[in-house]
Amino acid sequence: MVVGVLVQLSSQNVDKIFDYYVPNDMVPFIKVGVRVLVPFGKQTLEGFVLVVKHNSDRVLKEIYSVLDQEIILNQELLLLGIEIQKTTLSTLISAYQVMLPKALKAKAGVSVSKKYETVYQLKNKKFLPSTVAQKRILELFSNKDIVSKKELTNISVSALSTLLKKQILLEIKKEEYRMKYEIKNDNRKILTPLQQSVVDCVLKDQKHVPFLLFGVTGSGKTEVYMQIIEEILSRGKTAIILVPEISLTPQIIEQFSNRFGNQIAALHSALSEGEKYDEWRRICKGEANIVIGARSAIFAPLKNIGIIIIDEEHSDSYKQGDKNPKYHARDVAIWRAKYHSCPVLLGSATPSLESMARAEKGVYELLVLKERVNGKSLPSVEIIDMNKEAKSSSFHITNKLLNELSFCIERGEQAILFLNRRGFSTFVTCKNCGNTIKCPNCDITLTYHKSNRMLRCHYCGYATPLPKVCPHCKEDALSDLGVGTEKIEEELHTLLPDVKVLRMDVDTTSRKGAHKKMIDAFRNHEYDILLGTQIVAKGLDFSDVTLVGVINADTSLNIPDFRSSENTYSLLSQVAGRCGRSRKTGKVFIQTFNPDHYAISFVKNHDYFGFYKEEMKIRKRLGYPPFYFLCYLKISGKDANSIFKEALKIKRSLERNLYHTTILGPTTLTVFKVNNIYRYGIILKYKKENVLSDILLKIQDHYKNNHKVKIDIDFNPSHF
DNA sequence: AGCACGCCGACT
DNA sequence: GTCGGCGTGCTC
Repeated sequence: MVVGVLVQLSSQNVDKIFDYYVPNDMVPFIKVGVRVLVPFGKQTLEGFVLVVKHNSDRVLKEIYSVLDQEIILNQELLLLGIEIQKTTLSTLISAYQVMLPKALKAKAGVSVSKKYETVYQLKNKKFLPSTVAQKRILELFSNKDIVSKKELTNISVSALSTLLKKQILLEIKKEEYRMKYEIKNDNRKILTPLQQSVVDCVLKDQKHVPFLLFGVTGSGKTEVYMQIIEEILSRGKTAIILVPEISLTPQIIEQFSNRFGNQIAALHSALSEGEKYDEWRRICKGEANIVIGARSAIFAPLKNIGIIIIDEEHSDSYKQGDKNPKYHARDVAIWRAKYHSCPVLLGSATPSLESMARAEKGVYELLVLKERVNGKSLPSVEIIDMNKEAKSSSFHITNKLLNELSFCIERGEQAILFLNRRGFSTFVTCKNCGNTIKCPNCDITLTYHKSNRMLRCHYCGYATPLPKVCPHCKEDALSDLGVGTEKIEEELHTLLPDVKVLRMDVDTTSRKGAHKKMIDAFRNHEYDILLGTQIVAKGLDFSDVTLVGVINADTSLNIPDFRSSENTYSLLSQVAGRCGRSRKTGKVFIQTFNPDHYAISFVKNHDYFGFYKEEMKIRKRLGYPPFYFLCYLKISGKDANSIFKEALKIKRSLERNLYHTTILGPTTLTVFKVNNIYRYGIILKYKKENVLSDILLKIQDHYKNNHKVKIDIDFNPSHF
């Protein structure tokens, strides 16, 4: 017997099938889709069996062993991988790897069946490291108290044991527990006639055209999803529901768990790799019928899928942009739905322009929920012009907003304050010479972490203590600028001393369970104001919140990206939707320096279609999606000069071969240098260009052995 | 990704 | 004359 194997090496040079003999004793265990261990040159590698045949025209090596008893990649996923390779121009192996829990990836697989995960806890925070090696270890604890063994890479083992001996660190063997989802009384709601008609529409689907559900905040989309899934399950089928990572909170998992119990499997970033593997196994074995998860959950190995739901479909988190394959979960959903002949439901209060344009063209079927389930109207929105207000005060919270906050709290109600930090960070500037401190490896301003007085690079992870004096002019004039939640919290304490503020951001919620505790505490009125970033914008539902304040609407507007208006409109609408969700009506105040900008003014009247029309005009004029497709080509390497020359060469070759495409660039990326790698970008705009993939493949192929020039291709990039 | 092969510069 | 730089190409 001969097998065709795809080895687990993500390199274009080896992204093809290699043949091996199967020793007779292993033949009974060979199936297409299992993993095998094979000799490969001088190395031993894991690979997937993609082909089984009976002979070969050349002399072959033998496989060493069969790694799985059951198929890891079924027929559907094998086909899907080929589709992803074709549409994203990534390697086939990367397409398969993205479908599986990391525990099954080569190398990580050694300790998969393990029962314990080793973690280290920082016991003595005051300890000063006496060696460089110790310092490097302790730096990993700079923003958390617990670090898992897996995160401790490239560190000195002896330094670690010293720290353990001195009891600076504590080693904990954490038992991995099986996820338990208990059915509880979950106050299943009776649907409004409108909600019911949406459910009926989806369940009666025959055409298998994706549905776009445009439902305003508070229109009860989650209940609609759950009742659709109930019916799908009763038909003996399974369901996938995708939620952006940021709104995949314990709350939503609890809602599903309460109703469906152990039928659900949840895949999200708070799980350890072992736990994710556990959930994945349950899905494989058919123990879970509903998968709820972030982007990659779209690859869940469910059989007999009856519905795929993507909530908050406009979210850019569904597009993988940082590594290959650069796939969009929506495209994968549509492909899988076709394979299973089942409907896709895309839901949002602010659909992406692409999706709404498709709905207008009839490519999607539009369903609308324009009323809130409580019968209340959407909250009134007032825009506060910071050009007038900011001059009269040095605080970030205007008098107007401050007064409303105190009225709200006097009435015994609660408020949410939203700080827009998209693309924004707290950095340190010298008041004397204006110098900002940048990362020595990357071209980016270091972010200041007040809690441990460290400067940290968000691109490469470089960290350094805050220097006493400015490294440039040696003056003692460094100060932190930019607004963080901590600063606003301080301000609130000054302005409203008796008010209890709950600050919620990545720093405060990173610990497991912290998020849920905070939500519960706020719900129980232990706090008056919930202050936070992105994390408070999505999905939260508090009945006593009647006021929402947006401190700075403009930061997301100032990002140099053609989607910045869309993102701002969507973000503000989502935040605004957090209030007035039960009996009481709500008020929203948006502080902005751009009160007349359409991305802000259309929020005032909750006028999605008004915004949509305006933005479509601009997209059309500038030649952006949904009128044109974009493809982003990144050329990077260590030598800025030669990279630029190669980028120019690529541009010329594109110009020679593409006749229906606008080619822009090459230009330096907004962050030109990362980890000492220089990066140039070429933007392609086109409506229809049949040869594009072929041409790009040729370029990719031309550079595949060139270690100095790296080519990166991103179709439909979510941002530049 | 490794690793070997191979063709040009500074050295016991 | 040789050791070793890293560019090129191969791995069933």
